Amino acid sequence: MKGTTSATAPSDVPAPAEGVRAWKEKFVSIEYCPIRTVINQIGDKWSVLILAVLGTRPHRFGELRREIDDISQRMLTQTLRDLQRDGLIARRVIPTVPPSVEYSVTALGQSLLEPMSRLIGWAEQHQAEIKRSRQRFDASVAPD
Amino acid sequence: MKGTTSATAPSDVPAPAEGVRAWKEKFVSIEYCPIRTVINQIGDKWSVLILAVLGTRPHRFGELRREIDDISQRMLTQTLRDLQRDGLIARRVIPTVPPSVEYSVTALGQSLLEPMSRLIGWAEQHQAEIKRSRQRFDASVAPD
DNA sequence: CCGAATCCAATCTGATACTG
DNA sequence: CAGTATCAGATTGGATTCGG
Repeated sequence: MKGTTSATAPSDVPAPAEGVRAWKEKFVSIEYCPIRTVINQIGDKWSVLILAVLGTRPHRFGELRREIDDISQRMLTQTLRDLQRDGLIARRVIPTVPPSVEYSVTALGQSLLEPMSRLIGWAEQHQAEIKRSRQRFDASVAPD
Repeated sequence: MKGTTSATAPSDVPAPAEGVRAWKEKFVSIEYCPIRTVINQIGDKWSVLILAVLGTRPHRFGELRREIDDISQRMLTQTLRDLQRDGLIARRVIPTVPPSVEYSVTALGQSLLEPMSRLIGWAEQHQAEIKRSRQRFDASVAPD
């Protein structure tokens, strides 16, 4: 294992060019890749959105479903389960009749929201530029 | 000592709970979702890794292939193309014989590396906790 | 109300073989 | 060397139906 478990402060956020050099090796090492594991989970279709919504306040299952409304019940259940498995959200069954279930972000999930919000901020800030780039690219490839 | 490593926190970090409330609406609006677009692109299997490697220095096609080495030629070509389409990396053909092609991150790509490195930093910092959570969960679900 | 199970379509990925 | 084409397998996501 690497020394990361002892939380030797990765100092801070380094100049990207340096930081990258650092994690490249961890990425490429094939034995096990913690980063890919995490990116995979939150890189799916719904995880980020659900975390975002739960970040505002706890929600019940049905609330989430209505709020997102273009998610299928299957994917909502499954994504919630995966997030719970990773310890990012907590599931609390309230013994009413019929039973209700409340989901909320854990401390771990909260800590993820910060870097995630930065990434999303970036996406918002640069979406226009990306869109333009895509149009330019597509036009130059299929100029028809 | 765990979550508090935001040593260099550049002040503009929104309290997650507020930031989230902000982007939730953009997420859920179905007409167009810039954020999902971006997350989808970098959420695939190779984009982040390639950006990371190119972040250290420009690479030629074959170099990338050797460096990553468990990527198929097909996926390398395709992912590079998608990243170029988004304007995150630049492709430069060097007219030698045989021709060589150099890829490098653009300014836009550089700007993405910063939030990305934060996310990856988070993943590294919390991988152990996540792993433990998964084991606990799996044990409780399939206790044999 | 919450969620598991089944079936099915769409997408993603890799192996292999081929081109300039 | 860099890239394309095609095919097969794996994964993902959605619709529907059933159960507690």
